[in-house]
Amino acid sequence: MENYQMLFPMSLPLNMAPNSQVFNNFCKTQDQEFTKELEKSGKKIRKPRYAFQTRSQVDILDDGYRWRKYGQKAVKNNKFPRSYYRCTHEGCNVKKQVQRLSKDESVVVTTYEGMHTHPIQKPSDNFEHILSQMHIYTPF
DNA sequence: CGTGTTTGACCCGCGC
DNA sequence: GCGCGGGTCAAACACG
Repeated sequence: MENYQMLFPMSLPLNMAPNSQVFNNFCKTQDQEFTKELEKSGKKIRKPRYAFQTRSQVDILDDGYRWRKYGQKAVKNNKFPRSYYRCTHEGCNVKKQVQRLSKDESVVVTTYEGMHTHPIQKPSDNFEHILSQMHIYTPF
C-alpha cells in the first residue's frame, strides 16, 4: 500500500482530503445539519456519509489513520467485493468502506462515515501525490 | 506476542 | 414465515 507513484510536487489545488482540516470541518457541518434535521422531524435519518472517488491501481489508500478490516462482502452487479474498515483508535468509531466499480475497475470509491476525534496517528509523508489523483466526487 | 486479515456465521430490516 | 441483501462479529489464521 505504499508504492504510489510520485508524480507531482506538493503544490496542489485540492486541500480537501479525508484527513484534512477542511474535510473535518465539512463533516462537522454536515453532522450538525443532520442532527438539526433529526431533532426537527424526529425521524430516523441515516448517518451522513462522505464518498470519494479516486483512480488508483490499489484499493487501499492510506490516509494516515490506522484501519482494521472487519468485513468483506460481495456486491450485487459488481464482481468486485466491498471491504469494510474501522478506525482502530480507541473510542473512535469512524468507518469506511472501499468499493471498486465493475464498470471501470480503475476507479475506487471510498466512503467515510463519521469523524475522527483524534489526531492522525501515522505520518503521511507521501500523501500529496495520493491527493493529486483524488478528486471529490459527491459528498452525500 | 501484538496486531491486523480472512472468512463463514450471524443479525436485522424489508418485501413477498 | 422465509429468503435475500447489506452490514457486522469473531475465531482462526498470518506475519513481523
